[in-house]
Amino acid sequence: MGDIDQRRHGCDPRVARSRSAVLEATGQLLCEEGFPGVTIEAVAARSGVAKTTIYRHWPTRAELLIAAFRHMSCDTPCVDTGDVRDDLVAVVQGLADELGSERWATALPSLVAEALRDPGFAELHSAFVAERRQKVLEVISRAVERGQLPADTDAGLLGTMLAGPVFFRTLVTLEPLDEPGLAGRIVDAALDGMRASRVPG
Amino acid sequence: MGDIDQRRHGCDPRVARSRSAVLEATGQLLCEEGFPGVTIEAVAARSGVAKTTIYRHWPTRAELLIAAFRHMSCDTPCVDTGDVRDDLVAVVQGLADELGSERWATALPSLVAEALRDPGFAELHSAFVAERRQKVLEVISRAVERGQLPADTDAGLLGTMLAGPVFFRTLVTLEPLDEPGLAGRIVDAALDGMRASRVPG
DNA sequence: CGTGTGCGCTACGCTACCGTTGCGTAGCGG
DNA sequence: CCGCTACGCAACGGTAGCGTAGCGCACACG
Repeated sequence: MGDIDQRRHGCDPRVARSRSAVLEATGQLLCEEGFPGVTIEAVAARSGVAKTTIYRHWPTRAELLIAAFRHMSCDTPCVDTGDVRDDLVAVVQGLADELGSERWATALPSLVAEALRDPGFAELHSAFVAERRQKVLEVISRAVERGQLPADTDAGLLGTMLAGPVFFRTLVTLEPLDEPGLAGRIVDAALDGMRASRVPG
Repeated sequence: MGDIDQRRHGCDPRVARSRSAVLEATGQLLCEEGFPGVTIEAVAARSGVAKTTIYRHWPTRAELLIAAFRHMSCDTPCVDTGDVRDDLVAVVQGLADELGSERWATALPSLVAEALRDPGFAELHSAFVAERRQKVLEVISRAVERGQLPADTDAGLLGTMLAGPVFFRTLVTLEPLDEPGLAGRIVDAALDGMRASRVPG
């Protein structure tokens, strides 16, 4: 970091070109070969950017990978239709679309595995999770305020019941996520579970 | 495989000793260092077994790793209390205990990541998932037969709603799984979602 | 007690990747 | 147009791990 980025960030077109080419190549390699396939030399070969140049921008392989992950993230705005179910379906569907994309479906498992050992990746991972989790919690809290959900709704549990199945399919069963109506069924099942009256204790 | 195993499997105590020492060391390294940390040389160093001996038993790193994974699996029998909820709680709790163990919690993400690229690991992974999934499906189908669940219950979806949150916590949020009552709450939420009457279409 | 066989050890050549250096060049910005 | 800066290139020594080979030893087995 430092010198180059701070002084000329987005200024010199040569810098911009190198940066984007490298990050793009890194993302590709990450998907195709997985984490161990992302060597500096492989990135250099694919991107057409010299190895030395890569080192000038990212002193560490980890920093490069983290930058690449950030580069492939894109924010989707939060919807507010007024109806809980519609909102949740939209959020869950958005999550499914994102995780179902080849990009994340192949890269996320590597990120998870790495986050268990490297603090830098752990931070990145938790940020990734938190961003997406927050959308769900926002919708839920709105619904509680409107009285569409019980006041004592366990937002954390509901969030888990919604996001869990989506990640489950991505990371565990490796089933496709583009199945029509999937998001709706997950939301229905989770919502009914929350609404049903249960005897406490 | 082949020669040694088929002829003297479990026979010569020297073989048995080497095999178990190597598999144990491999499992340890897998947890501590992750996938890339499992090099033949590292396994040799930790196990005290010579590198050449390791190659004699497992010609490939992949074969060694697969054997190590199989070695750390242990079957838990399926319960049948007569009550859906109790059965499901037991199964979910068992899953949570297993995945929450340091062993699997640290090794599973690596397995998932590897399964995306290597057919051998993909097979191992799907076998792992299928074994655990089958227990859930078994309980569900029993409950349907008894009329404790609707006949048109979507067993696959219910299974996903049950297992999803557990894996979600292990692989994504990295929250602890030993929270008391967690399994019960997940089962309740999922079951109520299945029992609630919904307007189809 | 012998024989066979599994094991340990040392050493080997080989490959891939690391991270750095020096230098010449090209292109951006003033 | 000129100076600065980012880039490309080639080469470097160093490291880690690979997979193999040969040999002597010790232990299991009959």
